[in-house]
Amino acid sequence: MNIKQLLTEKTQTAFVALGLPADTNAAVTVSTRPEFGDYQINGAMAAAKLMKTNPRQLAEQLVQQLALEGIAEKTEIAGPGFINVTLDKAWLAAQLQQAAADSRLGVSTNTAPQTVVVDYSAPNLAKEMHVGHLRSTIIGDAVVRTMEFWGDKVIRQNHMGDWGTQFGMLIAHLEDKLAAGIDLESVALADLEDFYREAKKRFDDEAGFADKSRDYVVKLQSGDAHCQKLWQLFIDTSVKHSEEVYEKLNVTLSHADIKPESAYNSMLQGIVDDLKQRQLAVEDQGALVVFLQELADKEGNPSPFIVQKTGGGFLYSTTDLAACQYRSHDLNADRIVIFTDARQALHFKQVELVARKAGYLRDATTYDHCPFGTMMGEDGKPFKTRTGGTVKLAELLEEAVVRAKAVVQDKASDLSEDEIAEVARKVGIGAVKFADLSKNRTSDYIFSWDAMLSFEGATAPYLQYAYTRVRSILRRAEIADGFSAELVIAQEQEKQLAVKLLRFEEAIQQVMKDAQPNLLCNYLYELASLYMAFYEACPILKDGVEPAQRDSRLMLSIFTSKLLKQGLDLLGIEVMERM
RNA sequence: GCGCCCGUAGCUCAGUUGGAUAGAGCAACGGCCUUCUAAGCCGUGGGUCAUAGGUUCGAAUCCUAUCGGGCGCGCCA
Repeated sequence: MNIKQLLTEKTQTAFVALGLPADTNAAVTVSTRPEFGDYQINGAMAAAKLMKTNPRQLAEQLVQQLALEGIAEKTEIAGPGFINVTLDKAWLAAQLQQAAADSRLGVSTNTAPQTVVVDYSAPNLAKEMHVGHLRSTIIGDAVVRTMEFWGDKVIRQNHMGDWGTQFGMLIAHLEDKLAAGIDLESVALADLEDFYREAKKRFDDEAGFADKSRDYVVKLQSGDAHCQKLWQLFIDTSVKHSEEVYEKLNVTLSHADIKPESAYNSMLQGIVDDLKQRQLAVEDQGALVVFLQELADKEGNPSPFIVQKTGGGFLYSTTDLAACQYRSHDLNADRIVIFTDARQALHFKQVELVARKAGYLRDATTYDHCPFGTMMGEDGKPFKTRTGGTVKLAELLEEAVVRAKAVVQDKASDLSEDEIAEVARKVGIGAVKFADLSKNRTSDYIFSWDAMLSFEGATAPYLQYAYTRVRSILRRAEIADGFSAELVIAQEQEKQLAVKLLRFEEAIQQVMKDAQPNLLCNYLYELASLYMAFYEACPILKDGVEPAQRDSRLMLSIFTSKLLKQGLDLLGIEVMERM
C-alpha cells in the first residue's frame, strides 16, 4: 500500500481526462498542517501555468475528475490551487486491516526486481577499523537490508584494502617478529594500530628497513611465495578483527562478501592494455594516463586519471575500473552503489567516465557513488588519525555497552543479570548506529561520544522503548498468536497512527532511491512518537474500555509492534521484550 | 588558482518534486505517575534559513555574486 502513489495515479488519470499529458507532475505530498488534511495535491498550479489557465479553476475540474469516492472523506481546494485530501477513516481501517494480515506489512510486491551490487565498509586491512568506517558500514548495511526486504537481488561487496604499498613494510616487520618467536595472534597482531606504528617507525628510522619494505611489495605483487605467505597471515588476522566488529555491530557482511582489491589483480594488465589499445590511455611523464576533457578546467586543461604508474605499478584507479567490469558484466548489475567518504567523489566521477567510454560499465548499469562527509573532532577541525586521535570502532562499541548498562541497571531493576547484559548490548549498539544512520548530511560530521551514546530523545532506545511498551500491553492482553479483530479508526490519535502505519512503503522507497537510511529513521521515530501519543490518549486494557474498541486498539498495537521491529531490523537495530 | 560539498533555533540536526504560518531532539522553564513500563506524555519560550541580488502566483529549496567552513586537484587509497 502506497497512498502517495495511489493519489498520484488518480491525479494523473484526472489530468489525462482534462487533456493534459499523462506525465504531468501530480506533486502529491504529505500535508504540512493538520487543517490541510492528510495529503495535498499541488500539481494543479504548475499545470495551470503550462496551460495558461486559472489554477483554481483547473483545481476545481481536477477534483471533479479525481474519483476518490470511498478513499477521501473530504477534498478541498485552498489558496491558489492546493487540493487538500482528508482520508476516509473507514477506508484507512480497511487498508490497515489488510496490511495487518500481510507478512510484508502492507508493502506491495516488487514486480521488477533489480540486481544491485553494493560496495560498503571496505576497511583498510593495514589498520584496525576506526570510527571513520562506521558510516560506510552501517549505512551500506541498512540500504542492503532494505533492498532485500523490497525484493531486489543484492550482492554485497566488501572491497577491503589488502594490496597497498604499506603491506611491504608490514610483512617485513611481521617476518622479524615471527623470527623472534613471537606468537602471531596474541602478541604480534593483537593490536594492529600498535603493529602499524612500530612498522612505520622502523620504516622511517631504521637503516635498510625501508628498502626491504619496498622490495617486499614488488615481490608480493609478483607472486613470491614467501611474501605471499606472510601477507596471507597478516590479512587473515586483520580480516578476523574486522569480522569481530561486524559481529558486534550486527552487520550482515559475511566472509563470502569479501571481494578485496587483490581479487582484481589478474585483471589489471588486461584493463591497461585495453585502454591503450582503445587509445583512451596515453603515456605521459612515464605514466599511463587517461585525459578527461569532460572534467577540464576553465582553460580547457583535461583532468588526468592515472591508470598505471611509472615503472608499471597499478593503482586503485585501475582496480576500480576492473571492479566496474566485473560488477557490470560478470555480476550483471543493474545498479552499482558505492559508499565511501566524499573525498573520493572526483575519483569515482573519473572512474565512471572512463568505464563508460571503455565499455566496462554497460549502458544498462547505473553507477551511484554515495558520499558522506569527513569526520571531524568535537572542535570542528578534522579528526586526526596520525597521532593517537583515532577512536577504534571496537572501543567505541564497548564504551557504548558499558554506558548503556549503567542506564539499564538504573531504570530496570527487575531484570535479571543476563537480561540486563542483553538489553545493554542492544541499547548501546543501537544508540551508536541510530545516531549515525539518522543523519543525512553529505557534509562533514562531528564525532562526539555524547551524541553517539545519548539515550534520550530521537534515539534508538526511544524506539526500543516504544516497542517494549507495546509488547508489554500485548503480554498483558494475553491474546492468541493469530488474534484478529475489526479495526475502527475513531479518535484523532488513532487516525494519525493509522496514516503513518500505511506510509512504511513510502519510507523504504525513498531509502532505496537516494540510499539514505535517515529517511527510515525519521519515519520510525515519527511512528514511535505517534504510538506514544496514542498510548497516552487511548486506553486499551484499562477499565471501562468497550471490548470492540479494546480489540481494535490491540490490532493497532500489534501492527505497530511488527512495523517497529521490521523497520528497526532494516536498520540493523535489535529490539527486546522488556527494558 | 580551479573544482566539489556545506552554511537552518544556544547546541545537534530534519525539511520529499519549488508550495500555504520553516519542524524535531537536546538544553531552559511549567505541568502529568494509587490505573496498560515516566528511557515517557502535555505545554511555554527560542529563527534576518550566512549575505546581496535574480527567476515566479510562490524560494530554505533553482540561478548569479560575495563571505565563512571542509575537502579534492598526476604516480597513496
